[in-house]
Amino acid sequence: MHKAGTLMNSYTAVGVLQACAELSLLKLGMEIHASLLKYNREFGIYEGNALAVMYAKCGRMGEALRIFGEMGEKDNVSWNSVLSGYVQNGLYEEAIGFFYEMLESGFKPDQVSVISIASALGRLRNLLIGREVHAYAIKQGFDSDLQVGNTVMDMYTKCFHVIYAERVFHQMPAKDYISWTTVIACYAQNSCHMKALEMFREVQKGGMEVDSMMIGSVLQACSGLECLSLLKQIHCYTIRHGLLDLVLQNTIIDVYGECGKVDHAFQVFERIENKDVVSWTSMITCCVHNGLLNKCLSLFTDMRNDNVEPDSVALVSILAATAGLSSLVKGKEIHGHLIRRSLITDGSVSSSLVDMYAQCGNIENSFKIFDRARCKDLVLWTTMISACGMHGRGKDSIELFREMQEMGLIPDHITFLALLYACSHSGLVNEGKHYLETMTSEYGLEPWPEHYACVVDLLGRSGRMEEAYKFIKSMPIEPTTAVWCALLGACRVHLNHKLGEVAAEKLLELEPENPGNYVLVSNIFASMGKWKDVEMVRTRMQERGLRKDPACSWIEVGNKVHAFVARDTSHADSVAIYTMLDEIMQRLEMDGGYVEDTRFVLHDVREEEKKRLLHGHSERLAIAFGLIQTPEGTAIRITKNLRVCGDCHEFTKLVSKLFDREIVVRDANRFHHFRGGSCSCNGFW
DNA sequence: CCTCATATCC
Repeated sequence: MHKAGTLMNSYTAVGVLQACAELSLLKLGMEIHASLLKYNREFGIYEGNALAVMYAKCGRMGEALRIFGEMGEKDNVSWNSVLSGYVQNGLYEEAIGFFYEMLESGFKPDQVSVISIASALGRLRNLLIGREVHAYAIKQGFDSDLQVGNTVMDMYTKCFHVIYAERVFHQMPAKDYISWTTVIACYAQNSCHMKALEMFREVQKGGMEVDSMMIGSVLQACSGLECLSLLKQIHCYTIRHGLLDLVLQNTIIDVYGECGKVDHAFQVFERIENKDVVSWTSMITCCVHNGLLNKCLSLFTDMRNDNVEPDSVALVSILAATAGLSSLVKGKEIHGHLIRRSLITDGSVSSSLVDMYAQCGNIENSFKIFDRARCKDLVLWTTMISACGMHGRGKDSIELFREMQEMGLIPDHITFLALLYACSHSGLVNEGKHYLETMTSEYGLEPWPEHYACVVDLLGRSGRMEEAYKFIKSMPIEPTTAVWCALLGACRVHLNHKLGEVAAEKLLELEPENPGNYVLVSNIFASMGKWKDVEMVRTRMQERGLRKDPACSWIEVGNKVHAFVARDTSHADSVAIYTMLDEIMQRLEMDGGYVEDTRFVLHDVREEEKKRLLHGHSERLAIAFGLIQTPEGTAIRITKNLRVCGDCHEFTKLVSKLFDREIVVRDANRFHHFRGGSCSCNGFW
């Protein structure tokens, strides 16, 4: 129409711009912009607002700001358009800055402004400013507004503050189905599952409107209660009442995933005809949580073949999978995607990149991403602290924690977990004890069982076995399996038989269905030479029909992952690998620095046979393969599913010196950087 | 112009 030269009236232009905003039609929107400039030269407040909204919704915040800046006259809609634009584009910090700008410029934020900023604060989990905004809303009398109430309640929910959210709910003069949905979600997401179900019963009793999102929250509560039958019941209820729309199907995939029912999730997923990004993301996340990491990568390929563009949430899920697989090649590929689509704007993407690089053994890149991140939120700091911990850089973790405090961020439980973990893996005993104390005294955080397990690990790893045992006895909670595992692991390293037996007994008593426990216990008896006890544990395990995961190591060369089990001969280059291993052994013997430590052999066999078994450990095969296949001087990165054995640890040190190679090994617990004959773990492995 | 679903640190 405008191409034909017809003069567009402003009413039409605004209407078309609104449609462009809704449908993300940037090109058409820009044409309208151009023709407005051409025919109207000066446009009024309505056109300006519509243009700003169009640009914001098409992801062009810079352009939206320019329009806003050039507008002579501004009303509340103009300010709010920019504010909500920031929020929709995930630029939450900028939204906060803009909100303060509104206040300073003398413009009084209205209900809509409060709604936008509260939603940003919820996503940032910023309780501090959140309360400030809430107080402002009350002062202005906005708190009686239904939508303000709903949004503020949601903000408190996302900040994990049930009590405030609850209070807002009860004080609201009127409630709609979104209020009820939000309060149910609040209970479901903050471990008050029974309360969530009670609220839903009230909704049903009152004959109120039920939509698919409310059911979604109810389902989350069921999954929190691990009540599969109730979950299935509600699943059927939604089908009967015709509530099963795409959003709910996506939620159901998610909930089944949380309950470990991957098959159920797949059934729902496959029945969806028009799968959207969320469907694919939910299915990928389900696989990540249930350890089906390779399946994640194939789903990602299928998704792209299905012409669904992955958004940042989908890519973050995939990054978690590549991190778990230690696949630096795949991880970098996803990083490339994010760069090309300029999606590295929010903190969560940076966090998962930092985590991915750390878990793939490349902590230097983690630091690069971290340093470049514009706004660093708590999760990003925590991720970096944890990354340093994994790589035995405890001092760096502590330094980061200090910087984070200086920035005014409030650490949460997970931050302290990362910090304690870092201390334990670097032998920083006093520091670790100090932080356990601090988390309660300064931050009022009640330690979780995981924190206590970390401290037991900290004391045990440093050889303070009696102190560790005393600590367990003095804990205000019943020791969990993680606590006994930590003690048992330390007993194995420091060869403490007495406590080892205590821990072993407790462990099998508390969790008789976990095969990993039997392996741990059997290993400790083996290291003591108590072969009868080893036999007894194996029998008990077999009686329960449990099987252990075989030890396995893998290395990524080019675009392929090469996996090895102990004494593996299935690899195509097997002959070359064993020739390489023989050569290494000969050279080590000539040096005279290596003596096999057969205490790490877990079978009752002759001494010579023990040595033979050590030589066939899976990580040695992977290292030999790495030496053959990768260019001289480059780092070799190995991943293995179990903890690295003491003898292989020595062996790898010597190989790193002999071949002048950096060898990075990720075991079940942490990273080891071998260089020039020593390891970054300094013996705290 | 605005609120309720999917993801990141255990």
